[in-house]
Amino acid sequence: MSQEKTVYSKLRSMILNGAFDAGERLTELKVCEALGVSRTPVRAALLQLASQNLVIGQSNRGYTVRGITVEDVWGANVVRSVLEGAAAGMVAREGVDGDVRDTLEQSLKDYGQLARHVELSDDFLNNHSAANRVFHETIVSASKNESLFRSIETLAYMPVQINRVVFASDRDFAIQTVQSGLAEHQSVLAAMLSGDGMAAELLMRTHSQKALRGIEHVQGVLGLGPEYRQMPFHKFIGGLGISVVAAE
Amino acid sequence: MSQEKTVYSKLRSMILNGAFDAGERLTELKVCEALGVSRTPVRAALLQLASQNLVIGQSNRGYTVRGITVEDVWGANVVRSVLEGAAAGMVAREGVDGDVRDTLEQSLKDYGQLARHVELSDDFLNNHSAANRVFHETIVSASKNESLFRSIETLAYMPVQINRVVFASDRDFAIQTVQSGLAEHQSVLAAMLSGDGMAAELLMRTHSQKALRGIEHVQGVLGLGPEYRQMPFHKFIGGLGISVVAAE
DNA sequence: CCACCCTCGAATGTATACAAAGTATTCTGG
DNA sequence: CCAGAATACTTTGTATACATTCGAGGGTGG
Repeated sequence: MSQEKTVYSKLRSMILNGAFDAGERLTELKVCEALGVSRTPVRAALLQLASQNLVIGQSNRGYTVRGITVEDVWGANVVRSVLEGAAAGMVAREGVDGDVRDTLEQSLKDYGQLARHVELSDDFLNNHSAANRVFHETIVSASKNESLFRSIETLAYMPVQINRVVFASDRDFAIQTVQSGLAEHQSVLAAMLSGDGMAAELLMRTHSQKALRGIEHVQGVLGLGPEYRQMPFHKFIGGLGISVVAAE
Repeated sequence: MSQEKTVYSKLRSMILNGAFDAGERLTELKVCEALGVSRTPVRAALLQLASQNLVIGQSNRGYTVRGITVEDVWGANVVRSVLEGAAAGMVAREGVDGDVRDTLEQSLKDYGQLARHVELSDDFLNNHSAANRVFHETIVSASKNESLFRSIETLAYMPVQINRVVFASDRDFAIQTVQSGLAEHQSVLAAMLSGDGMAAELLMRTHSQKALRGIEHVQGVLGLGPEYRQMPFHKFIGGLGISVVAAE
């Protein structure tokens, strides 16, 4: 599960970046040759990718690659926002533990520091990403619902973290997103602390959906028509000169 | 992926029914001996089970079985209700297609027929289960969100369909559940047809959460104290003399 | 007596050979 | 020339042998 992860990881990256056509038959041998390993680790990788819906497996007939469109990424983000909203609502209703509150407030401080001078350096993007992740993951964990946690984690197998990509395309958009993000985090936390589950859920959901704005923004930058949602995601992102690097 | 599914299926069933202790180390060889097959299909099965969170895998250190508690099943149902609610809301906002509407109305008719005379026969339970499934799955499919669909599907790897089990324990409970279920399906559909996304979401979520009532009902029947949520689920269900048989 | 290191063992990771299943091609009969 | 069946080939499913890695246990030196 570790060294094989390299195989898995490479294959995954290849698929996400369009090394194979959508719907293309993916024989084990083809992958073996492409990666220079035997069938055993390839089979394991394909099984995992199938559980993430990146390839589609049929009994005794191997796998085909499932092309990821912009709409797929959009849809995954919608689901994520629904789940994160639910998590916030649950935490609000059950009450916020002291240490959870501390962690969230600390992440707000970090986030606030960053919001003061937005850069597009790798350092900044990493720090921003980290502070943002702490906030979101802390809330999900605090819901103490393993299925909820896992569902969101599984979604991350899709390329859901697109802000980082989008930021690179437009500094003003980055500044605006970071600053409004801070305000939204604050209002989510306030709602959770006041025990208002409904408000916390809606605020968190709305905030989470901001990722969709990033997609629309890229559409605008690239001047794409309304049919862009059917585009392969890697081509969409490729328009910015960036390749797809998803979590895990 | 087909014949190996037998291995997967057997192992899965064994785990859900408590053939192994929670936290027990599950070496490949042990499973090989138990099922009489070689390590290759066992590895595949374990990989899939790990993606379903039924076993926990660590790099180079094999797997341990993750005991499923009542709380786990509870939590999975909470997530399912959130997702199904979101699906209903999305469908309501985007408008209900004609064929979707037809399918839903037909399922309501079928459901209505069943609600008139509730039995506990296998036939009845199968029919009820089917009509119910059509309603829920049609809505989720109609949302046209692959991630949403897959997320719910993945949750089904947990034993989420508990009504069938619960019905067997109490005829009055079954009657009441079926009849209120019909009314709830009707109001969900009405909200969707009127385009009221918020109402549809809340009604569907509330309806979906009725599964949780089933769990509480079993608790009552068995006379368990509040600590029952930490019980292994198979023991909980075993109190009714029934073994765990989950979807797929 | 304790701490550190070394060695041994058990279990996973990988490669390959063989079996089974499915698909495509070809050959034969009408 | 076409239809159907048999055969050959491609590809997945399974079994097993070998390599690697991690952990446990014992032994040695301080």
